[in-house]
Amino acid sequence: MQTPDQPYLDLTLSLGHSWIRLERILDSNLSNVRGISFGEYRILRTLAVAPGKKLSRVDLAAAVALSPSGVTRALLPLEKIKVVQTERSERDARLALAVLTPAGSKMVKDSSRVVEDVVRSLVGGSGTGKPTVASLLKALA
Amino acid sequence: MQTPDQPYLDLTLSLGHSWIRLERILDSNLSNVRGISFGEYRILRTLAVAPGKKLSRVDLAAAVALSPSGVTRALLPLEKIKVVQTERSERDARLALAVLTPAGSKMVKDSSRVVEDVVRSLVGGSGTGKPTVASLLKALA
DNA sequence: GAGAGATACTTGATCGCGCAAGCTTTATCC
DNA sequence: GGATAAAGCTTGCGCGATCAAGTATCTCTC
Repeated sequence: MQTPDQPYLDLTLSLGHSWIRLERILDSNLSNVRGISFGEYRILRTLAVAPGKKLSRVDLAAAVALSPSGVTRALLPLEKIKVVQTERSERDARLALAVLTPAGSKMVKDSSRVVEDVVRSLVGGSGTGKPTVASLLKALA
Repeated sequence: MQTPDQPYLDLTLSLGHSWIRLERILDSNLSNVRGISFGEYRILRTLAVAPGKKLSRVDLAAAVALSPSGVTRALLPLEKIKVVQTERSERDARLALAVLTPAGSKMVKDSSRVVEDVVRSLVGGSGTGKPTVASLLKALA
């Protein structure tokens, strides 16, 4: 009776707690080492794996689970740092394509190493097992 | 060579993506049905399971992975809705205890049901298996 | 028991982000 | 082909959350 038996609730709460902590850790590491936030990294990484390394605002928004206006604003500082560049489409004048620059590609490559290293060290340097969500969450509990 | 073999990176990105989506879903459901955000629910729920249903600002902040100032500001609207109440400690005049009111306890109980139901339906109503993080994440992929 | 440092909290400035509204361009339908 | 709807993007407004700084209280040391 004292435990209300709501398994999905418990799962959700611990998942959220773990994620919030992980995001903070990644954010501070990334911004110290590379000068971008984790959210910005997610955007750049999404562009990096897109065909032609370019994506429209709405497609980018959907891919990173952000609103279109959020993407518009997030791209501004990234353009200022020259890792992203906006290019208008000739087929459709409404589209504003965000294109990853060569500097942006390098940024993604370097930042990916940072994220990988941080998370691996969090889980525990030892190769105790294959990387799974469960092991990651356990390390963050 | 095309896949750089960064297992923790992939894990982290998909985890983040899933969580962001889940949080949005819970947020809108909770605010429609109960009038509070998921972040506010997390605060109330933390108080609900605390001894005496009361916690200091800093303890609360640590428990929900928020900054102390974030907690201070988050409590204002909750006090206005009378689900939380601030009580000064007699032992230590610095402490401002956040106390869950009876109305707050009911709020937690009702909101917990909402979260449980939403997540369960996301995973798939059928009792296909026991609730695990993996199944939850798969449903959100 | 007095002063230095730690701790709890709040406030000010700022940022990121969502929603709603508005503008431009494209698609659809008669 | 012209009107109406839809899609893409940006901007105004507001909220939530952070950090830094400030105040009040407590603790520890001598």
